[in-house]
Amino acid sequence: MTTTPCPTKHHAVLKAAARVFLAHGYSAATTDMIQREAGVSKATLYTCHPNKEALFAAVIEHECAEMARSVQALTATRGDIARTLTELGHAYLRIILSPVGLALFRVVVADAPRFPQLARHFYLAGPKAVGGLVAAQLTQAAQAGEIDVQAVGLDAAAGLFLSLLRGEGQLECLTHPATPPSAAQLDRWVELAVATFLRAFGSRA
Amino acid sequence: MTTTPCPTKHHAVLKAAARVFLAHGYSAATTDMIQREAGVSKATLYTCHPNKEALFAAVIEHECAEMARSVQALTATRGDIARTLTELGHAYLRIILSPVGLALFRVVVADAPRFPQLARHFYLAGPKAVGGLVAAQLTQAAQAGEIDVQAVGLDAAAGLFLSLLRGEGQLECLTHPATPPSAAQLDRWVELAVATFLRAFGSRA
DNA sequence: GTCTATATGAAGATAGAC
DNA sequence: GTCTATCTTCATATAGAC
Repeated sequence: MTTTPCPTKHHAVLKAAARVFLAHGYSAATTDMIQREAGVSKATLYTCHPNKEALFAAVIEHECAEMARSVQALTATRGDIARTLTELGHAYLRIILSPVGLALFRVVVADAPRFPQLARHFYLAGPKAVGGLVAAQLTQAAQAGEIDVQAVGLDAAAGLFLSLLRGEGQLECLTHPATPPSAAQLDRWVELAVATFLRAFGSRA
Repeated sequence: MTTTPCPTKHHAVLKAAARVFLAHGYSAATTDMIQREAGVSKATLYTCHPNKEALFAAVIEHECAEMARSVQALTATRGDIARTLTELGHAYLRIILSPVGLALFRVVVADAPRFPQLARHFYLAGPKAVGGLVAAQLTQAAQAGEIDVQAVGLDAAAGLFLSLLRGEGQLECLTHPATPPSAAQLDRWVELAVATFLRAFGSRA
């Protein structure tokens, strides 16, 4: 080896690139912005990443990994299914309606035609992974007799719950930037989703 | 007046601009592409629209108006609520999961931070308008005793139905471009949404 | 109003010194 | 490995002839 790269600058580049790409998307973001925001020169930027596309891919992969970490950390306290879904729902909504969560969705979806593999990665790291967690919880609840999802199946039921959860909130946040939802609004969305899901699939008492 | 603009070229510009902007988004689209695709010169393009931003706004407004027209045309045959929701759902999914519907969503959401008023316009012309239609149908169904949505209210119930309807399908289509859903898949999404909604809010028989 | 030709600036990427 | 300076390409927008 000749000389070793500077880890602190390398890190600064990725952090700056994340901010710029998430804020502006792939095309509107410029390497100049990233370079300036990272406090490094253009040459340094191109030392670690061959070009703008590769840097973008690195950023999105990293953000997806972060999201996957957050999702894996979603730990549901054992209790009745209503409480479990409420906790899971609240935590998941906090993730996807956060500034970073919304920006990531925006950018991934916007550039999906150009970077389809990144979009699929996002899908797997986020929605799909959460679906698995929810399905696992529903399995236990079904065994405990709390719910009955035989009519649609476990995976479909998990997907329906997540659709109820995301639905309004994500759409409104995406189309009304600069108007973050209140905590009360968040609570209401979760409550509506849980209540509706249990009305549909909860066992009659 | 001096000379009148050529309506056919003006129209060609808007059509070309729509194709280019919907395919690439605001930033990645170039006026060169639009000019070439419309078969006119740059000067002609700038005669009708002061700049790229204005042209983009005109395109999105027009597409929103088109979508609003499609939505207003959604006419539900009178029948039981299950059939009504199925028809409405199928028609609405066909709109938002069509190539143009998906592209419009992509672009509007992607550029919402830069064009917030266009995003709000989209929200009103699409999801909000459909919500109104659904709420109207639910009102009649509630009066007929077919459903009971007192627990959440009419508007919330309409929103929940649309969330169930969009949920999986829109997310999958957005993150898996070039993989359009089959007709069977579409039917299944509608069926799942209607069945789940009625399990939650249908009157017990 | 429409075209060809062009001004002007900025973007992505590299050369060469240290 | 990092920086400054620069090359090349291409984008938005306009000038001037018809």
